[in-house]
Parts: sequence; C-alpha cells; structure tokens
Amino acid sequence: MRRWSRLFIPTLREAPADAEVASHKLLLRAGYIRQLGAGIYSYLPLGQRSLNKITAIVREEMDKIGQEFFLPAIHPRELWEESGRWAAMGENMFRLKDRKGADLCLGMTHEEVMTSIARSEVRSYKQLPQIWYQIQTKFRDEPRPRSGLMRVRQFIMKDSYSFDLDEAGLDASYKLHDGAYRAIFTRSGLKFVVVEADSGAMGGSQSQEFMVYSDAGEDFIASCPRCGYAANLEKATSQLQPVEEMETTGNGNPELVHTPGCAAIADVAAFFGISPASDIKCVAYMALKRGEKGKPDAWHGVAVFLRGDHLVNETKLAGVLKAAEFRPMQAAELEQYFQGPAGYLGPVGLEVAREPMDGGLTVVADKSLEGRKNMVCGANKLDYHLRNVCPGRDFGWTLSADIRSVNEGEPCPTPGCAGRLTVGKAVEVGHIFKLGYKYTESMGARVLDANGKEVRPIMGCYGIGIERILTAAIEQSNDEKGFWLPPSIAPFTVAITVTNSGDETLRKTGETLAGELEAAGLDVLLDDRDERAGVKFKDADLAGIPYRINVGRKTADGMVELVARATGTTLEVRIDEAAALVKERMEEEELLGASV
RNA sequence: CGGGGCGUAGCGCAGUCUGGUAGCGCAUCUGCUUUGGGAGCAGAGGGUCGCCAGUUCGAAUCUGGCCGCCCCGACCA
Repeated sequence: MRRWSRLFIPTLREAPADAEVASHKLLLRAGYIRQLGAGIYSYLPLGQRSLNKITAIVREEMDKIGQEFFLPAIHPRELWEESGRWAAMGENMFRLKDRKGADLCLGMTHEEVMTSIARSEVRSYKQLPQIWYQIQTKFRDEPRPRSGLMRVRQFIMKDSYSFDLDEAGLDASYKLHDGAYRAIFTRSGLKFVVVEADSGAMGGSQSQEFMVYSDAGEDFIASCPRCGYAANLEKATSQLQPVEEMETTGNGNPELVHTPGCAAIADVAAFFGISPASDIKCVAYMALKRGEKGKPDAWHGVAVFLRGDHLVNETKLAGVLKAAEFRPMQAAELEQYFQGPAGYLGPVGLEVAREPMDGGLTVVADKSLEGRKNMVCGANKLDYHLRNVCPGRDFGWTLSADIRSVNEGEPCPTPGCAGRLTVGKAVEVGHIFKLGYKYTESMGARVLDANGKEVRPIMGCYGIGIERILTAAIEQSNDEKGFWLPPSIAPFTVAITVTNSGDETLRKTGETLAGELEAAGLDVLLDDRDERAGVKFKDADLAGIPYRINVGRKTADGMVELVARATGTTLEVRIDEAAALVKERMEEEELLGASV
C-alpha cells in the first residue's frame, strides 16, 4: 500500500501551454512525466509504475516465445559500417566520439548487435530457431519530436529478432510474435487493430502493424468494415471503379488545345468539362539513390503520372524505385527534363529512361492509367494541354506500378467484397516484420545446415513502443477531468479516498480497508492527505486510477462507495465486501479489453 | 530543413507597440477557521524578464546575433 501523502505526485490544475494532444496534457497534469528537452522526458513515479506494469506484461508474454537479452546503447561505428547503415541512417542517428576520437553512436535499433552475436556464436542449424528480445532504451534524433510521448528522441522499446534456418522457420517465428503481440495488447486493455504494413525499400516480405485508432496518431489506416481488410495507407490498395472514357475528337490522335491559365487540375477539368479522373496528373521529383559499395549518392529525375483525382504515395514510390529521399523538381530541372513549366507537364514526347534511377528521366505510370483512353494531359508548353491521349499508345514509361494512395469510399480490394474503404488515423504500438537475409548476408552470419553446407540464417524483427501503449491507452480513455487506464497497466488499481483525514474513524477505516485490498492482490493508493474531499476527488479522477473507494459519510453504517472512473457509476458496498467487488469488476473489465 | 508562434515566479498569463519602481490568478510556506467535488481570512517567501552584445542617463520593452520550446509541413528502422 502506498500513501498519497508520501508519494511524489505533482498534479497540475492547468495544462502547460505547450501540450496539444490529450495524452500529453494529461501525462503532465497527472504528474506522470516532465519534459527535459524536445522529445526527452523524465518519468515520475506514477508514470514509471505504469511503464513497469506494461513491461511486466510484455516480458511475461515474450518469455513464452523467446529469451531476454540486454544490449548496449552505445555502439562502435564499425558495426554499423558492416551493414551499411552508418551512412544510411543519416541525421536520425545520434553520434559521438570517445576520448580516443573513435566514432560511436547511440543505438536506434539492434539488428547489428544481435546479428554480431549470432554470427560469432551460432554455428549449427541445431541451435536454430532463436528468438532474442530485450526491453531497452532507444535513441533517435527525430527531425520533429511531437505530441508528448507520442514521438520522442529517447524511448523504451521491446525489440526482438528471430533467426531461422529457412522461410518456413521464419513464418513460424513471425506467427509466434503475432500471437504474443495480440496477447500483450489485449492484456494492456488496448482496442487495437492489426493492419498490413509497408515492408520498406530495404526488402523484407511481410509486415504487420498493431494500431490503436486515435486522432493523435500519425498513421492512416484504410479498412473495410465488411470483410475486415485493413492496411496502412502506405500499403493499402483498392479496386478501381470503371471510368467513363471521353469521346474521341478529330482524327483520334493527341490534339493540342490552348488552355490559358489552366495550371491546376480543377481548372483543366472545368475547361474540358471532364472529371479529374480523365486528366493525367504529373508529379515531378528528384529522387535520391544511395550509393552502394562506395559509390556516391546520386539524384535522379523522376516523373510520376497518375489520375488527376489520385495522390502520390511516396512510400510506395520509394519502394518501387528503391529511393531514399524525394524532393520536388526545381524550375531548371523541369526545363531540363520536360522543356515545359510546372502546371503543364505531361508524358507525351518525353525521353524515357530504360532502367529506373540510372540516369535520364525515370517515368513511373500508376497502374490506374493502364488501358485508359482519350485522357487530357499537359503538353509541356505553357498554356497548352493535349487531349485524346492514350497511355501506352501515345507515351511509354520506365515502369508501371501502384504508387497512389487509396481514397476513402473506394471499393475494397478483397475479391468479391462489396465493401467501401474507410480511412482513419491511428497510433502504431507495434510492428512485426520479416526481414530476410539483409543482415545475415551483409554481416556474414552463417550456420551449417543438416548437410554440412554453410547457409545464411533468415531473420525477422519485431518492435513494441512501450510508452506508446501508455499514450494510446490514455488517448482512448479520457475526458475533461482526466483519464482512466486499464487496471492491468494503471499505476494503482484503486485509490482509497478518505474524505476527511481529520476524522480518526474514517482514517482508521481507510487504513484497514487498504490493507485488505492489498491482501487481495490489488495495488492500493491510500489518499491520506490533509486535503478537502474535493481536492482528493479531482486528483483521483485526473490520475488514471480506474477505481476509487470513498471512505466518508456512510462509514458509520458500515458502507463505502465504489466509483468506477470509466463510467462514473457509484456503488454503495459493505466495507468487508469492497475488496472482492473491485477484483470482480477488474476481471470483467480486462475481459472487455479484449480486441480483434 | 521550409512556414508559423512563443520564451516574464512551479503552472497559466498581463506588461513590450509608446523605454522610467516587475505585476495578476493558481500553487507554495505560517496561523486560525473549514472539511463530499480544486475552501475562507490574515500574513510570508519566490523573478539573472531565455542568453550575449549594442543603442540609451536608464532596456522585460528598441536593434543585432544566438539558444530553446510548440504547431503545420517535409521526415519517421
């Protein structure tokens, strides 16, 4: 049992002006965290208790499938050079020098360290599979930390890595993680969804994210309420609705039309009286290709063509081009590649590179352009457009791929499903990922298989943001008075509010009750402060504690009040029954916390 | 890194335009009263006004530089 009077719980009546999102405001107000710098936070006792409960759940579930390690946060440069990521991580990596001038970095992820252990210690297929995990602090110099604990530069991550002999083994390790993650988030009381995720430009075959819907999130999820399809917008696809093609004009060949002042899609559509779906949008980028094996980085011109009503998805684009970075083309570059001005760019007559990102202009056509007819596009000439343009006939491309973002309301991609996609914002709390051979290959990890032949193990990597479980839980359960956490991750499960600490009888009753509740296995916070009842109620409502027992007026009749923070419902119960009742409620709630 | 905003007591803010004694509310400390939804009265403590330089008799206030923080965007294993 802990006494409020002796705990450091600096609650704030007003939220600091810096805080915007609910979890940030409330974590500060409830005395869970304090800020040290941008994206750097101290965890105060209540916050630390909650994070400890979360890590305990994570540890319990992970121990069922793997083994816990604890790896260094400081890594030598050489290790990261081996995987090629000393350069690839760029500015996101914190770097430092030791007294001898040697380069070091702070670990932002631990594939390299784990792989270095595996390569020097794992020799035989008989030692596989291995699932190695740790719960450890990560450092990432984020370009823009934000939203309290949502995106920070130092945070706690459960990261794990699997090593298997073959893909079937990786499938099994991946499934084990899927199961463990579902158990962890369910036990943490999160209403989560599992979505298909982008597996990145670095290779890797399959990837899922565990998401909690919240406006404070940074990701968008497309989902189908009908069949259950769900994917990160970076990955989501949809079926195309048939488009009514425009009538052919003239002899059917591309026809130059004077379109003064029609630089925007809406203007063009209005001018021709067409739907934006019949206009070809051009987005011109310079794309950065990271040099491999000592070659320098290089920028390449990329022209993306897609329907006027579609948006480029840069994650998908980066995936198909293996590009590290994009920036918009500047006027001089537009002139070089298109001989035309922004607003009037089009695909007809361009010199198309044969190989992507290898000199010249890489032309990418979105899949939705294939088979279309009689479209309108820019003529690469100020104030002129072309019509009757047929993709494939009138222009070609380096490659054609799905590089657009789906829109809300489009048909679900599942064959035979008649559902419409909805798009919502969410917080990513976990990610599981089939890595493949990237690190075992580049870092030279080898084992002997049953035939005595040297083979590369195949890897998976899996992450959970510990603080994000806390923030997501707060985002999903808060009001103007404060928040309430699922009992499993709350710093205390029940607060006992002695309404008048000056009253000896009440105080003793509170003490006794607290002892009983604790004996029943609950985490009890006894509010024994010499404060008015109102102050104690406000603090208890603020601080994320799911249940409160008021020891006050009715104590003379042998009764106390049990208040459930989530619903505000108050129950008068006999003092000797209070402990059992809270336990019962808690168990019900944890069952309700289950999700799909 | 582009755009915007902010920096004055622990928190929330006024004062800056128009230079002249650094203020308000909450919180904190002491005393008395009060005790079921952030109490009342009386008293008290707490500030290099983000930092550095300049202008001036005099700078929180004007000028220049720097630093930090927040938001939008870019970015995000």
